[in-house]
Amino acid sequence: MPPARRSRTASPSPASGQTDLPALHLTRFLPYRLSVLANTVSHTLAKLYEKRFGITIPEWRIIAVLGGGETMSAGEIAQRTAMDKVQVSRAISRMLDSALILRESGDTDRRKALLTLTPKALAIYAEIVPMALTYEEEVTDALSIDERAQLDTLLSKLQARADQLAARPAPVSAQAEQAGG
Amino acid sequence: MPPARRSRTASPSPASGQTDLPALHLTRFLPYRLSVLANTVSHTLAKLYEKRFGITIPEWRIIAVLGGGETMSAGEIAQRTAMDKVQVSRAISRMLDSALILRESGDTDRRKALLTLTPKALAIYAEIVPMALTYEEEVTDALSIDERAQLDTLLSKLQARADQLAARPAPVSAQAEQAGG
DNA sequence: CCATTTTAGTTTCGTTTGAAACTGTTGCAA
DNA sequence: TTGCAACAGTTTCAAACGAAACTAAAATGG
Repeated sequence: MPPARRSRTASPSPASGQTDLPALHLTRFLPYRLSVLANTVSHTLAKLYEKRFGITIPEWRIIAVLGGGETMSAGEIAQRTAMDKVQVSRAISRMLDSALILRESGDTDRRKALLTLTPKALAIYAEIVPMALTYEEEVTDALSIDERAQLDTLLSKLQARADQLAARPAPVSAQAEQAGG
Repeated sequence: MPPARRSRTASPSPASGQTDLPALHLTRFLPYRLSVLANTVSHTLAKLYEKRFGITIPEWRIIAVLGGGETMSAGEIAQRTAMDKVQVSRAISRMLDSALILRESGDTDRRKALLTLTPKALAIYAEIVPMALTYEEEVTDALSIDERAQLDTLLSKLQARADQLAARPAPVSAQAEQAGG
């Protein structure tokens, strides 16, 4: 039997008499750390947006991509915001109710609705963008200039890899893995 | 009027005749990037856990912290997993149903329930930890050794700062900010 | 052309979530 | 003691979510 791969934190075998497994400390586990950090950040921002403008994160994202005054379809918004079409559809419906968005049916293709921000939403955009950037700067103030560049690189590489792995169809079972070498 | 702070991507003023605002490109906005990355990773893992063991991420986290065979209260689990007590309570209730956890009322303090994994859950732990670590390695394989160390540092610093900012009580209004300088 | 498939977006249904209210228990203080 | 605040955990309720089914319009192709 090949020696078990033993990633970091070689904690001695636990109190109970189990075989020694590779230990997993949640606080050092990348998916956990990413999740907690992203949650902390998103939650803080969400409260800010909600308190000041009464909008949610999905709504903010839509405002962000339409903020230049551009017009686009729901599908295009979904792509640009990395939200799925259901989420976008619902956010748009809320925004129609609160008069943040204008929808007109496309002329050439009547399936696609052309979406534009109303002046009210553009006003929110003008106010929210500095707020968002300020928050971002406050967070990244924890880093040196070099570190910010590193962060950019790392996030890009990780996202690319994560996308790759997510696209992988059958997440090879442990058995198959073992058998296959 | 003082020159507007112009963070990166000096996109020329938009087609419409608006005053030039600092532009915000979602794909370069840290909170957005973190959120998308964490989602991609979590979602991939969640599918893995669900498919193979029928457990959710909250359940996995509880298994992770109790996996050494330790016993602790729900509150302690909440702290260690960064979940709130409601989430923990619900996960535990599911795990009781599926016989993954054992609950006995504390002797000295009958409010605190002592929670321990059942052998069934320990078996899952033994199988899931290598899977989780493998996935983590597959993701971090996108990085050099140096970069992995950087990532560790960056995540720690960002989390610390994000926690600080989240704790800040009144998120200074734009007006106040402006007035104050 | 008409029938079929694909695309855009919405709706539905069951589940999950988060905040706040609630239950039961302990600690503290008059 | 008893009365009250703090604590541990659960429940409730309304909003949010994801997957799958659905509607409508456009593209395909016999």
